[in-house]
Amino acid sequence: MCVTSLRGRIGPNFQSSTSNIQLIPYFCIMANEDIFKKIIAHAKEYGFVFQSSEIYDGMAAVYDYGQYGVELKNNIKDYWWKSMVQYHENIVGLDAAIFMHPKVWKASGHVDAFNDPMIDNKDSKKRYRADELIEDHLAKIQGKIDKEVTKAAKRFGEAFDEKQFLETNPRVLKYTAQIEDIKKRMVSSLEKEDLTALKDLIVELEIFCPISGSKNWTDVRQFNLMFATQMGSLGDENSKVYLRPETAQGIFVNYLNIQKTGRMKLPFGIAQIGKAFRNEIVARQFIFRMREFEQMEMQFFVRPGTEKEWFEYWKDQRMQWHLATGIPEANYRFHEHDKLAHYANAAFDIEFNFPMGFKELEGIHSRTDFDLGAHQEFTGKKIQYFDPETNESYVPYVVETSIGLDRTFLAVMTAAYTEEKLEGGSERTVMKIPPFLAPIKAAILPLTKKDGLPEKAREIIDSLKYDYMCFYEEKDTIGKRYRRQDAIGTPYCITIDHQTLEDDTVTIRERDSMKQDRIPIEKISGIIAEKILVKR
RNA sequence: GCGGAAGUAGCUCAGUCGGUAGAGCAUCAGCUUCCCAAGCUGAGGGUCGCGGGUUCGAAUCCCGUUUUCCGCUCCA
Repeated sequence: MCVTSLRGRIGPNFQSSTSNIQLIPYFCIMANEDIFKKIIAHAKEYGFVFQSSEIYDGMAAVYDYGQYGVELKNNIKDYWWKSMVQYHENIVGLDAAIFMHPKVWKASGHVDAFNDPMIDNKDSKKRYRADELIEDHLAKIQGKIDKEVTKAAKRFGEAFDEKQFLETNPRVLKYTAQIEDIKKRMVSSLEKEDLTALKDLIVELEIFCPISGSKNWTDVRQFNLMFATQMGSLGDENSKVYLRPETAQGIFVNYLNIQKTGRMKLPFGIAQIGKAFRNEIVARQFIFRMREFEQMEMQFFVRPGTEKEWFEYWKDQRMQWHLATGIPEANYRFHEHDKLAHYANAAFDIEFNFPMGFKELEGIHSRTDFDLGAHQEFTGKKIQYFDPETNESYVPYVVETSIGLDRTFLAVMTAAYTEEKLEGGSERTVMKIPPFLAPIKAAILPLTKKDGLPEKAREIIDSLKYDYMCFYEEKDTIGKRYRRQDAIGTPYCITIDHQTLEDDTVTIRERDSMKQDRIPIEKISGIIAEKILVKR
């Protein structure tokens, strides 16, 4: 029946009512770019994500989570933590500090791998990437070749043979040789990380700053993508510490502590949720790439030779974790790395279909013994496991699962965002967030703010709030309040009306179907509990 | 990082030739209605992103800067 006929149906035998409002999703006609903009606007408007320090013009690529954002984020963390730590007796947690000994980053390879060669012009104070300056110079020489071609083409008219011209014209040949030579020298300098040679090349080519026009250059230096700060008050080079660019190293340096104090036997895992920091040159696309972000990582230590099996196991497990949210499978896919990082012997990403296309959400990497081996080497301490089954000592191999919390948040928001046209021409925006992740589980709404309904509603919320995040509101019409709850993804709205005072029943409205049922107050808690169960 | 575009109320936007800042929605208070956003009355809210310059006078013109968006580039 229609909701408008409800009033006439109030009575002792009233069981349930079904809204026959039709839901017609029409977001399919929107361009992806528009959807992304709408999600960002929605996230701000409804208190999920704000730009950092917005009243001071904001900080690029830094974001704050608002009142509903923090709830959703905490729920995602909780889901991950339970799946990894609570449900696995051979996985334990860790919360390592963000500051770590500087040598950690030498051992991990980050000090080297995270660097770009930079050079400053002393007059314009402008900083450039050394290799890009050289590339620009190459483009200029190429421009000269193009000019010669255009000139010759004009001169010879239809008889002009470009290929032959390029191969025979002495001036062009000279330029081509120059390009080849510069390229070769640049690539070899970059490979050897010979910064002096790069500088020499820039000086020799008489490259000038496009802004000041001068050739007054500093030496080429490595510009680190790790954030650095000082520990202690002296501030000299020795007191420099980095904000961790990944959480994994906190696990590796604690491997021995946990293995010994927890009396852990291989295979076992250490899980951690925490912030990491990267000074990205370009950080854009909302919370997809931020300078300060949160990772959920689990390093699984295994006997060498078994890592491929475990790699496959975790690949499968992690995909199951994503699918258990109820987000459709079509949104996910595996992507195999064709170019492996310095530490890995196998690497897959789980990609999600974000508004800007399929992008990395989680990485599953077989890191071999690279990290533990490196720390063993740099510290001179033995990081080995005595395997009672084989009577051997060895450095364990590592299979890593590393997921971006903020990206998961964005994935959930993306999958949830829905615009619907309702019967009668009105529209609603509803966040179909998986109920167990929803910021608010139930909104408690007295139909009017008089006649003792608010008092009754308070009684109900008091009986629920210790178990579920609830929301109370008595302002505005009931329809308006339903829409506001839709917009933040609340799975249930509990409405208290005059009949409630008589027989202790309420209407419970479900978010996605908009269907309403009349139920006794004591059943509310059970219904919510059932709804937010994760079915794995 | 480079190039382009934009920034006016919480949101979407108007603002003419340089002459004291506007609308709709939202918010708040009161009334009314009471199960799917739309009633009435009233109120609050803006250093026009920020800084400088030109001008008697700048939201408007110029320069710088910052943020966002688009493209390129980068992404262990």
